[in-house]
Amino acid sequence: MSERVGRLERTAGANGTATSDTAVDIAEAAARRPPGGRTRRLNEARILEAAEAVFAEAGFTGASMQAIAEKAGLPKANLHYYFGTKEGLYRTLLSHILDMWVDAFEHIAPERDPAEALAAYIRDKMRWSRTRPLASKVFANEVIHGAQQIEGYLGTKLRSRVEDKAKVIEGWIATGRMAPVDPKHLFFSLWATTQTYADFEVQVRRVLGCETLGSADYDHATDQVIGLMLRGCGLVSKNG
Amino acid sequence: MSERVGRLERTAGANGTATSDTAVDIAEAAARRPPGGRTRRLNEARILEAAEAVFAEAGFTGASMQAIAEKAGLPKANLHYYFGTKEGLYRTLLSHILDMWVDAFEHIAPERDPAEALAAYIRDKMRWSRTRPLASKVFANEVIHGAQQIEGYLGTKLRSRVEDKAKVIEGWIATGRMAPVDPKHLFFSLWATTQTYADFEVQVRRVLGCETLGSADYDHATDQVIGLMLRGCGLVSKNG
DNA sequence: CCAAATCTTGACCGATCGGTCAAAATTTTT
DNA sequence: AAAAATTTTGACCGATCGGTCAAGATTTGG
Repeated sequence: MSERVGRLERTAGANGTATSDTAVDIAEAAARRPPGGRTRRLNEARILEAAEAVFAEAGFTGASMQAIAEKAGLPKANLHYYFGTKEGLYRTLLSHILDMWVDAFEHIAPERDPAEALAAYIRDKMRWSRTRPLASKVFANEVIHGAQQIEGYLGTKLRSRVEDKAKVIEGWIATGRMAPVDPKHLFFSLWATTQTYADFEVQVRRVLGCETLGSADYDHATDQVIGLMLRGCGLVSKNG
Repeated sequence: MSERVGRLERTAGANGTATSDTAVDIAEAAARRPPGGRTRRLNEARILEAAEAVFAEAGFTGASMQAIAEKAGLPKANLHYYFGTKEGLYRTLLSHILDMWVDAFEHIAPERDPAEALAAYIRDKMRWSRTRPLASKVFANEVIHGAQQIEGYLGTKLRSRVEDKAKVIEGWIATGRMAPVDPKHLFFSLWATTQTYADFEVQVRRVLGCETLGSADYDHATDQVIGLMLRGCGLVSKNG
């Protein structure tokens, strides 16, 4: 389900010497990489987890390698050994996040019932907002500030994926199975309404007046979004 | 229409000495402020405009006073003279942005037709996304990273405002004029779908494959959002 | 026209930033 | 066990950060 997505990753040279090229060449990088030692894999995972938290809280420039190192329980120089530069670490993290981002798309398949497919898609995205809010925030922060690191991915991989799924929805519309909406703008609205529960969680909590969003809150929110969107697509005729 | 909203503003002392208190006391501040000289008002406006652009592009920590100063065409020390600290400047900017944020809410009034009121509200928010994308990004960035500067505002002023408008919508539902949706979650979806065209503009452009979003694009997007949301609320029965 | 208030400015400060490096420690391979 | 590759680490570097300050320029008010 998850083919590696962007070609964003940079690989650090074996001795802390970062390969610093602006363009996103790869292929050779995979070859250059030392055979994935067990230690390496373990530490890279620890660092990436810490980086996700710090980048989510503070943004790219606000995050410091020192803070990430402390959260990962390693000396700062160690991060540079594995990821070369702060930007290299950030790009690797983004690459992992983008992988997850597109997976939910698979629900949109021509043979499925539109209402079921869209509901499943929304449920998946809402689950993602609940379980991986930090990843969602890192992604949102990146896009808000210009998406310089993932602009290529947005215009190629994501775009063609959206194009495919838009065709599916146009098929549903052509056979009269749902209201005539612009599929791409439908996706924009679906992304926005589901991710807002992760990215703007503080606002949601403050407006609702609760200290934390429990599973009951998330279930209710999911129901609301599904109801609103399915009705908006002319699916589910009950009520109003 | 616009009463001053958050009580966020800090005022710099007349000689660059910032009044640094963590709590959001005010009242006295207004008195302490020197009589609004014409020079002061002019320069403060220039600085705030530059600050909006830089904070939007780089976030709070990523923005440097030096960069703001250059964009405003003033020496850095000048910014500190007017706003005391970077945080003071940021809070003042946020206060101005919040003022605009709630204004559109006035469309939600009990005597209006639900469909017209919601459409007008969406149109307003979309126009805001188009004309003030930088302000929207500053706000989004603030909330994503914890809303530390405006958490109080979210839990008090905004919350009670939402509470009021939610009552209006509940009234419309009770009289059978629209589908039974949870008003607060409807607002979350309305905010998300409209603001995404400002905050995530790069993503929208890349997915649509166009270099800029012209007025035609925005009009189309507005129509789509209105259609989706009104149908989602059980208003407008045409189609599907 | 003069004194008081306001505004401007370059130089400067300590702290922290991302990144480097070489030497030691450790693990893996032979 | 010896050799090679990999990993760890503290000390260090130049750059930039937010913020300060005092002295001079300018505007304002009586």
